[in-house]
Amino acid sequence: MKYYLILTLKEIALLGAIENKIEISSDELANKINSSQQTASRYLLELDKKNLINREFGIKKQIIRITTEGKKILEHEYVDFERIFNLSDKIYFKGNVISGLGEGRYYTEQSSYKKQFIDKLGFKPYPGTLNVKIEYIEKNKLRLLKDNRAIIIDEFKADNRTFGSVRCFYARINDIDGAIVLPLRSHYSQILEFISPTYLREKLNLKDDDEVNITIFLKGKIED
Amino acid sequence: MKYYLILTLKEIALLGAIENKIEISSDELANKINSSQQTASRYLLELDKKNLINREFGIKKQIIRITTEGKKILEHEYVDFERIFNLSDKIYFKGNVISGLGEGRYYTEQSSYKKQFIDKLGFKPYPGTLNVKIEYIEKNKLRLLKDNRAIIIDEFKADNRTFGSVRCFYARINDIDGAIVLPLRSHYSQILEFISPTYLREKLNLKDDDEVNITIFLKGKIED
DNA sequence: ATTACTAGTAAGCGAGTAT
DNA sequence: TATACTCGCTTACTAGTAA
Repeated sequence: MKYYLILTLKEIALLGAIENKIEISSDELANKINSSQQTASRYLLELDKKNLINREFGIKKQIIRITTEGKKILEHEYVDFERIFNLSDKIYFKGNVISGLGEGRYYTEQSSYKKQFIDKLGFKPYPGTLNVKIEYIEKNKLRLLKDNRAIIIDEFKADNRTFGSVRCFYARINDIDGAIVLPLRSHYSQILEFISPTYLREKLNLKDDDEVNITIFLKGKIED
Repeated sequence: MKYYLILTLKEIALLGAIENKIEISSDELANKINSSQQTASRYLLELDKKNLINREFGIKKQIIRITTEGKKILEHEYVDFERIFNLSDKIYFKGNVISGLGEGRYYTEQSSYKKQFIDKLGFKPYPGTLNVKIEYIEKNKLRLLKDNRAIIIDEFKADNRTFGSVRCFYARINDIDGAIVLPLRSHYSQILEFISPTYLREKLNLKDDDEVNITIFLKGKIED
């Protein structure tokens, strides 16, 4: 999607063309977007061709309305900005499923961990963790998980060893709710470990390397 | 402001660069914005030059943080989208002050109008109206004023004639609160008439042709 | 009036590469 | 590893103008 088309669509939307048809000439639009009449005309042609706007021609000017498809593009932009400014309480990651070494199962089956998961997260995790390697570039967001609103799972001793404290956040992977599990003093790797009441690989039909979207909820319960 | 710079800034912000410094290479950014490494590099240079981001160079990659100025630009975009999607209850107009023919004073001084303004709008209008000619292109928004949430001032008879019903909306001109007055069956002209408790030309230091911003509140009281 | 084509010019792009 | 320069190519611009 070309940036100048988004900009133009936005300007048209600002004039009310999502709810209503608006009457506008290419020259008027040109003023709004700081271009020539010819460029505005070309943009309108492009938007029309891409089915982002509908056009009717009166005797003068044109009657324009943004299509559902056009609205979607603007909504997508809007959501981005919401994430930037409003969402200190949600973080989005994109990543790919990878296989762990099976230790996930060993840990989640430790009865003391299990008990705490039930008490503090409110669900009994399916044995094992789903490991997701987040896109390298997204690792910048990991620092947001230093957030102190984490749910703390306390350390304990069993089997003659110590199982370390773990920090959790409610999270959603694709459509399924669960939690992210972070070892207390992991130096943030690129791997996120996800637990959930159900067997995710089956439920979400996941194979290694499949792309998944993760939403982490920094505070409180999962909402909709 | 070139729109591709805004979109690039947005991508950087999505990675958390408003609150924190983030580490990113031009190549990584290139992936995010779907361009070549060279283009991403160029964009970063431009953003830096325009003081929208700060950059530090590590041994590898660069440490980036969005400046206050950069944040402002993103906020401005965000507000635009809010207007598009959230604001069925506010409409913004830009226009220029023009002189009326003095009839505004005659009408606002009619005791029955005056009484209703006090009762229904909650203030006693300064005699006269401030007339604002809205930008031609913005006239598309006028249909939003057909909205049925208007405050209706009833018609009445006096001086051997009938004074027609009038529709009002709470509104703000620059920083001053008041209301917009619309004759019931005006075929929307490009002129908005504004009333307020104070003498606006003085308070806002307005001369003919000065540009003003008008916010019309479609429902309820003026908020902040 | 207004739209949009043509054509010449300017801006933007990315492969190659120096640093 | 990186960043960012040069340069040839492509895309996008606007003035002029036909419809």
